[in-house]
Amino acid sequence: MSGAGGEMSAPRKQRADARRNQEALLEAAAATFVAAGVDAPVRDIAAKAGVGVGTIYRHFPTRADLIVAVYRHQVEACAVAGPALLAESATPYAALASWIDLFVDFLVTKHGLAEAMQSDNAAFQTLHAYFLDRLVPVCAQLLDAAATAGEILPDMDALVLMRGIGNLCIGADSPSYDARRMVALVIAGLRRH
Amino acid sequence: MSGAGGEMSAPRKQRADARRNQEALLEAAAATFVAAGVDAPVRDIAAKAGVGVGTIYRHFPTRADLIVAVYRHQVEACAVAGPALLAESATPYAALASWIDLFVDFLVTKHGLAEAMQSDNAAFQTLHAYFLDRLVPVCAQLLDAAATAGEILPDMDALVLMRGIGNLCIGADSPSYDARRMVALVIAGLRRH
DNA sequence: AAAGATACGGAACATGGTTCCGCTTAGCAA
DNA sequence: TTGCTAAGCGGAACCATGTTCCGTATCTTT
Repeated sequence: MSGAGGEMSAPRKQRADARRNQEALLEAAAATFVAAGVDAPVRDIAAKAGVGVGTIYRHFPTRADLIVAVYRHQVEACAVAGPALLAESATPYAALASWIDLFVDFLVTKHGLAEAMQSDNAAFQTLHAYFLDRLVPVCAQLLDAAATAGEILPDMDALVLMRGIGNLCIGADSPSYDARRMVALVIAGLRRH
Repeated sequence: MSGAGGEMSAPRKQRADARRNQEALLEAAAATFVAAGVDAPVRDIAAKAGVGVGTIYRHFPTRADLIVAVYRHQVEACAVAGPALLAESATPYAALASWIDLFVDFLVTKHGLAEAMQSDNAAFQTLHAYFLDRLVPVCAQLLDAAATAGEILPDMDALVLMRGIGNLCIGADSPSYDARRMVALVIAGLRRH
């Protein structure tokens, strides 16, 4: 959207205080998400950033926008790890398994994120649009490679797989549950048999 | 707890209007759950039943109590189907697969129930206590039989499996997701390989 | 019919998301 | 430096929903 380098032709730049607030908000949100999960009260985040609630909504109209902004780097890292793993792994199936591990690691360490990912609430549209649009193609590439190599069944849809994995990560911090174990079953189930 | 046949010695029976209201609430809740999911507003259910909100809380202190009451019959049916399937199926693994299908059918047809099942909210304690206490042993029996027969890996925890399956059923009504497909992967992954 | 226990209704309170508008202030220009 | 203007801000106000509480109505028993 607002491509880099648009500084010289813009009619007016974003005000300095606005930029400061946006960064303070990102920092506060990151801290609050860690402490209280991604659905921490908006007021708490605003308070921690030292701004009013209106300022949050101005910069991040929906909660999903804020979540995306906070985790964009990590999602990006996960996305680029896909091709890398494919290149360096012994087999495509191994790459797929490693990559899913990465994704699961990401999800289970963000309290409430997996829950938010599956919500069909309109406010989380952005979350779907970004996370899935960015990661599903990567997953699809890995699936395709593994299928071509004959290691897995050929008709697995990447979006379904990603959503399922995301679902399995819900409640991963509960002591009586083991998301990784379930994900391992899924990965095993993919294998051609 | 309050065993049947306590009619003759009880100091005082439940008032007739109370019983009527309780039944009206169950009916209204069932209808509302179908129409608007298991987290429909309390006021809506009360209105449909023609009672005040206080009456809901008196009869069903938490939402989970109401959900359990509405679906008790179906959960019971699922529970008793376990041993039956084990007896009539070709192999324990086939019985396990069929039983999980039954469970998935139950979950995906109850909008929002899978979501509620995994909530760690204190109000859903009753839901965990009843659903899981009732179904996990059945699942454990099936798992044990299949493990003994050497059809599956022996160290799968029934609670983890049930929670995982429940998680996979979240968002099952979305057109871009396929809970059954994911569950099938899990079942396939259980198989000894 | 009277008395007492039981149950009811819904107002009132708590929480959290969202909107809106009067005020502040940064940035620009004279 | 001093205004001027629009971008940006704060937080009160509003809405939706869960939850509690108590004055009142109703049932059951005597």
